[in-house]
Amino acid sequence: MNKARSIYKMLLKKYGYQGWWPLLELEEKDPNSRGYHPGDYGYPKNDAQRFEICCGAILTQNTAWKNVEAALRNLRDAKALQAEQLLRVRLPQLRVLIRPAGYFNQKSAYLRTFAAFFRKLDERIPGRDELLGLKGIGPETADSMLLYAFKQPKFVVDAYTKRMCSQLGLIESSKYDDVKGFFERQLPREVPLYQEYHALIVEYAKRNYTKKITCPIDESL
DNA sequence: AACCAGGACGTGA
DNA sequence: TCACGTCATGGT
Repeated sequence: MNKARSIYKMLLKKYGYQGWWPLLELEEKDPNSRGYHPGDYGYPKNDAQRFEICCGAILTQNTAWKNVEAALRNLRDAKALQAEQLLRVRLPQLRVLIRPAGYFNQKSAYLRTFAAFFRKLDERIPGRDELLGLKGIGPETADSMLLYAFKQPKFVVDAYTKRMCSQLGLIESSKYDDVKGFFERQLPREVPLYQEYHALIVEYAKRNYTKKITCPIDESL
């Protein structure tokens, strides 16, 4: 078994299924779930949920998820959490709605750009390069959208992933595409696997790398 | 009360 | 290509 698989196995045993990506609707149905849906890969179930995930992907750039949730709730309560509707909101108002997520000047513009793109999609699955062409969507955001909203087997690499790889000495390069390739070459192209793996890395990193502290290598990995 | 969080962009070397 | 400054709120 290769390293990518064995690490996944250990992380899964340690933390269990994560059930990403969180959705507002699920959090309210069961606050205890915090929006996650472990074991159920049937999400998103509709266009609105797809759009919500994409907005979350943009809003969470370098931002704590809790702040993103507040912004998403504001959007939904203002009936602006669907592409068509979001485009009707005036820019100053949009800034106010997403304020808790920070960077509201940039992100408000990013959301508009993306909403226009999303509306035009009309059920079609966007290509990675198309997404990267939009202002405000870099490699991680594009892969997050593709993996969690459009269910395409794209491995998501974030700062935590690079940090873990570097700490465990898995790969020399920390360039996005190199790290992404490292995992994609070793794993079967399965969406649930990619989804869980990224979420597990985040969970692992939150427990080991926070507060300026890098814990010693977890030997169980 | 600094420091950080599920990054991306613009700029200058 | 690549390092670096910038963007902003809320929690610790």
